Amino acid sequence: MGKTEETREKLVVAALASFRERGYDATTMRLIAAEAGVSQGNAYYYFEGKEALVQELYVRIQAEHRAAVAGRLRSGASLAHNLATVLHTGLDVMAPYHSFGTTLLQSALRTTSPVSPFAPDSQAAREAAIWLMREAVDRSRPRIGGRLGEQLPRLLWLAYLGVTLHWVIDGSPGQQRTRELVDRVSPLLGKAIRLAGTPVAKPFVTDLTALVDAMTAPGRAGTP
Amino acid sequence: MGKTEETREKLVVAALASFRERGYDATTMRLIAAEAGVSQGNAYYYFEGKEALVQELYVRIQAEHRAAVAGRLRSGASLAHNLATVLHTGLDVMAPYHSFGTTLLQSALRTTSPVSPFAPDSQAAREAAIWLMREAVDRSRPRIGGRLGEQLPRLLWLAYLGVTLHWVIDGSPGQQRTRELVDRVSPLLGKAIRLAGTPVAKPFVTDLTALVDAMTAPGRAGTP
DNA sequence: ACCGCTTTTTGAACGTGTTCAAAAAGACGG
DNA sequence: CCGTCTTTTTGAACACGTTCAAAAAGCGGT
Repeated sequence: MGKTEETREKLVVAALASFRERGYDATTMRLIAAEAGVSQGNAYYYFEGKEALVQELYVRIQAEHRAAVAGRLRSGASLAHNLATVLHTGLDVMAPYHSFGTTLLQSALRTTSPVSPFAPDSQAAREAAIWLMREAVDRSRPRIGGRLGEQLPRLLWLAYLGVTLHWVIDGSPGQQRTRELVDRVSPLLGKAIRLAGTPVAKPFVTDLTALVDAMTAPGRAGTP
Repeated sequence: MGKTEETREKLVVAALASFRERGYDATTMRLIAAEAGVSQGNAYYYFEGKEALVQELYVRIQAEHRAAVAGRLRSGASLAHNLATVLHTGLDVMAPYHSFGTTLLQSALRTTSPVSPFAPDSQAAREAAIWLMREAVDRSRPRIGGRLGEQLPRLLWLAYLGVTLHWVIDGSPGQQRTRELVDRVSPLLGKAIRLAGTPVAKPFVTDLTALVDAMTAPGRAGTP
């Protein structure tokens, strides 16, 4: 790692610290550069703009989420339990940045960004998020077979999206309402999966999987 | 309506036209003011900032949606049909602003805004959106009774949210993929409602309604 | 040590959204 | 018509994100 990487890292550290302490708006590019010991213009040599630094924060949070989940997931638990683990872990990782949540989400919505989970071209960021749910599904018992089992991670990713949205707009202390939501939604989804196995639900499940199939065909926008 | 209202309206018209033609970033406050025939500073006497003009666009789109739905909804149709009508009408109304979608959504996410459907204090904007779904439910046959019938509009509003999100990130020509999604999701939700009436689904439905009850208690964030 | 070339760094400049003190216009009673 | 108070309008100013030409630093070959 040369001098170049050092400057880049200094900028990231300064930016992320200021984001956490001061929020997005109060963190000026001049301040970031000053705290990293470089000129304001130099920051633009390493990052395309202020938003690129937000994206850096986004990928680091996501990586931290994956690492934390790997340490907490236990094989053989119920799907409801594993799902709750993944969701709660995500909330733990994001917690220090709650005041920053809106900006983070806005950045993710910008589909031109390479780290946006919705960007049509960059499958990587999206799959990384879905991978977490696949872990939760694969390591839970009883196993879920058939087409539903294949597509379940994608569907649970949508649930994750919903929880994240709720977290962003959750003004309760410590975002406890979102915690509550996770604790209630996880068993509910577990029940739904069991219900999906009954004969009476068969035609519905068939249509649902067909829908997911159709909407995830190549060239699709991100949401399945 | 005095001179004051005229200037305000001129600003709105100029802003909305420029938003449609040039997009958000290329529409500068100086340009809006010039096109309305006032000074740049004067615009801030009528609107708190650029975002307030976006919110104005938002409420007008929502009002147009309500008006258009009232003309298109037919009583006695299936829930799937009425649901598709509401969703397609929404897409029709928003169509001219698709390039603007991201900005619109970002504005809605800012929970401090009085028109945000997620703002904890302003129930009006949220209820207005849910009202549409209540219309679709109430005017469809067969009727849906019980607690599920009461809370269904709120749940369908979540589906509406998802469709809107898909629309924003949908890059297909004319957003035809989102149209397809609506055509597929509406009958699927219809099936789900019928499934919810069967005895085997009873415990799941009970838990679901209890969850919606709990999450919509007073003081809640917007998402049920 | 010098040259030529690339990579990195700088600081001034531009256009933007927004603020604000002051000017202008209006409203109203005497 | 004047004086006073409020409402409206102005244009200069500010801080911000971003751009860019030019300077500085690094680097390999001779």
